Amino acid sequence: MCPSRPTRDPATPLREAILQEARTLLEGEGYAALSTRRIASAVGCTATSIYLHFKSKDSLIYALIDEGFEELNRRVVEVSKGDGNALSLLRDVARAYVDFGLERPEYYEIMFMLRAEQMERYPVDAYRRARRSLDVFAELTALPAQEAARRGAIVWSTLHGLVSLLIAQRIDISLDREALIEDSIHSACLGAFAALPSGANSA
Amino acid sequence: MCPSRPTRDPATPLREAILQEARTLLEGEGYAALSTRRIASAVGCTATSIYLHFKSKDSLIYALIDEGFEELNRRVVEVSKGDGNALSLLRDVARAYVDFGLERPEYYEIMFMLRAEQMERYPVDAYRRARRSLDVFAELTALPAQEAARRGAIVWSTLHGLVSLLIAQRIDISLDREALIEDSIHSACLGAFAALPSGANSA
DNA sequence: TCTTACAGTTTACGCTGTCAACCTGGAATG
DNA sequence: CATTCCAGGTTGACAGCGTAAACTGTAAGA
Repeated sequence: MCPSRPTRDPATPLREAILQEARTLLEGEGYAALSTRRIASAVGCTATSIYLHFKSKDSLIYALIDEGFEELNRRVVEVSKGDGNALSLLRDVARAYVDFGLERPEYYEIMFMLRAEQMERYPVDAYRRARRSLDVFAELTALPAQEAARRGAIVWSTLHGLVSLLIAQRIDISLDREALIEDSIHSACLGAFAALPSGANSA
Repeated sequence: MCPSRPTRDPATPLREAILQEARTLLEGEGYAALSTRRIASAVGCTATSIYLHFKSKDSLIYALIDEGFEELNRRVVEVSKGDGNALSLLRDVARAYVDFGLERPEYYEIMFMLRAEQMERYPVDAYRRARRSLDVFAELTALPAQEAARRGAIVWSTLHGLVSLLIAQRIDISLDREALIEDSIHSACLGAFAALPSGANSA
């Protein structure tokens, strides 16, 4: 009548149940709480059952990363379709990027803040598709490919620095957070359009 | 004559030997390789002996973090004493910061890229002292305290974004690395001195 | 009915940080 | 000299981790 193990809903297939529980655990308790055994016990299966549906724990994480990139891409691409000049569009896109990071810090963490050795098994094509949002930064500069790529990288790294330090709570809390974000975005856009040293080389 | 366990040099006290081995392991194989048992076996003691000299594994890491900040502070402060106007000084300091990160990526990682929950036990006063280099960014703007703090944070986060993405190897390798660094530093300095939106508020 | 394949479980291995209990050599004290 | 004490180590254990191998029950097909 009352089995000791929590039984799972047999209606949803196990793979989806595992993903769902991983999402909940990630958002509720962060990446550090994501262990195969915790997911399994919450789902109502054993830890090794996860390996019937995912090659490894990492590939389960990658599924979550993909979901994160999907949302980020959706947000960024949507904003990039708005009207306005390139500068104001870039500013809006930058804001969308920062907002995503601050609203979904756990996703941002696994997408951008995990160590390289854990990422190197991430499939190359998936990674390229995933970084779609970052290409938008480059495209909005409307520069020749190589120059645009560098400008895009500058914008991205500027925003990433801000977001990652805010998420890690390393920024002095006495600072006006909103003003800092506004100024950082503005500074990032300057980095996209202002004259920069290496610009002379690639003219 | 030949004990099975590798014996350690009794001349150097155990605490120093542990720290030395931790340094070697960190620089040689990265943070992920730093386990108490690996350190212990390399030193020639048991894993639990580490706890006679360090409260926890974290506090051993903190000792390494302190060493890292000491070197970073030394580099930054030295450069900041050079001559030149504020802009060129800031550029040199920024370069020193980036160079430290790229030359000592393993140290940079434990100093700035570890998750918050592992850092929260880091003593507050030590943290304040450790961030000395970051204050230099603010001071070089020669602005009123609050405005300077925000500008300093912008410079820092811009450089941190660049360094952390380069270390994590997330920047497209086809980009001209040196040009990217130069442009990022230039952009960071723009963020320190250019007119920014929130500047109107604090005038 | 027998076979096969799927979808789980059980068990186990080697790794992690850390705690409690034990031991041991040498110095201080009676 | 004998005894006690203690700093500085060791041993053994615990709970947790990712994951590989072997096993089990069940359902479909021949």
